[in-house]
Amino acid sequence: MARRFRGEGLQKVDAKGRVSIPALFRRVIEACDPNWCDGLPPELVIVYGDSRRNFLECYTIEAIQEVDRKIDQLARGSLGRKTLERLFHGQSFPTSIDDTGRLVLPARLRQKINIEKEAYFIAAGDTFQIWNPETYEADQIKIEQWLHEQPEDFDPLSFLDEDGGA
Amino acid sequence: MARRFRGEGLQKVDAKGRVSIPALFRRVIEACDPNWCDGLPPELVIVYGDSRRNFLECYTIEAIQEVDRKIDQLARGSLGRKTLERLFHGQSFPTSIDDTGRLVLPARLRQKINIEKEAYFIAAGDTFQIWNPETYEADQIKIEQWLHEQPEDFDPLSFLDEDGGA
DNA sequence: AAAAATACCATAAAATCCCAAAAATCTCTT
DNA sequence: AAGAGATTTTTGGGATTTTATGGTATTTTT
Repeated sequence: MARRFRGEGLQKVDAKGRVSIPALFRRVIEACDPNWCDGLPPELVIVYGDSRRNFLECYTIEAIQEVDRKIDQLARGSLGRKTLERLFHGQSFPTSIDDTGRLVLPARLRQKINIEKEAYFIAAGDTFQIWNPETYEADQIKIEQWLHEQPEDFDPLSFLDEDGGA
Repeated sequence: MARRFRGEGLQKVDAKGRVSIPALFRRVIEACDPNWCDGLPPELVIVYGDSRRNFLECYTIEAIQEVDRKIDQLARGSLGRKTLERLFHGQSFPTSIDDTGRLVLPARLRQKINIEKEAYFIAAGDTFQIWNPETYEADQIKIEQWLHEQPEDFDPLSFLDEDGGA
């Protein structure tokens, strides 16, 4: 099974757009970069998507290669392929982590998700996301409210028992 | 069937957040870590959940992989998947047991469940939980009160006859 | 030249490692 | 069944390393 990100954390963003990547995330990024070896900067790809997406999604090299392979299998010119190419090839930004464990988020990306002094990192399977902390909190509250509206004995784990989940 | 935790115990927590894992639990953690072999630190994942959850739930590697596999089967972008990713990937902390059998609980996690000098460990199937001792006791009293309110001849074993339980 | 991106250096706090001593448990013999 | 010795477990403290963050200087781009 592919290595997974786990955890979350609030990190400072300085005037130049530098953010420390949580150390645990860094370990995964390194392990999932086939070209990485000690001393080299580990690489990753930030997918920022269209105007509606309000967080950055960060892919390891292995994860993005898997996406690329799947896109390759779609018929050239098909709507699906075109859409995915826009998203993953166009609206994305390949970068790397510097020797102090930081990522530099260009002004354009910071503006897109509206972050200034702080960024919220959260794992999501084989990717991790970067949010404006307030935006994230609002999103999380929505989820928790929804959970609250479920029957008294509802357990999120019950999702796991759903059949195949289309 | 997956190996199961059994037992309970009160453990000291030192100023650095170190806690000895009850030895019996350690055996299970080791046996359920596919990568573990003598000398290596056995790994596990602590799921601490959202703001309302007041205990830590500790998964063996095998147990968490089973959860991950099920999450993989849910449709990308579905609410169920998003909720579970937040819980199991975001609100969790991968860690390992040091060579003296201790776990280090970072300050953030200790604050979350409000423990200082002591932690209460209790088995729960293929996971175990870590509680603030008073919180646990209060929870236990609630369960016992409920049992008390049941008819004279009520036997908890009768739960076992319920159908599948979604 | 101005702005942006990159490289280099520095430091406090936090996490990790290493060694060691109590305390508890087990084993084996008497 | 008791006790001596060995082993495992629990606990404590100090030294070391890593992490997160800040600043300054240098290079590159526009």
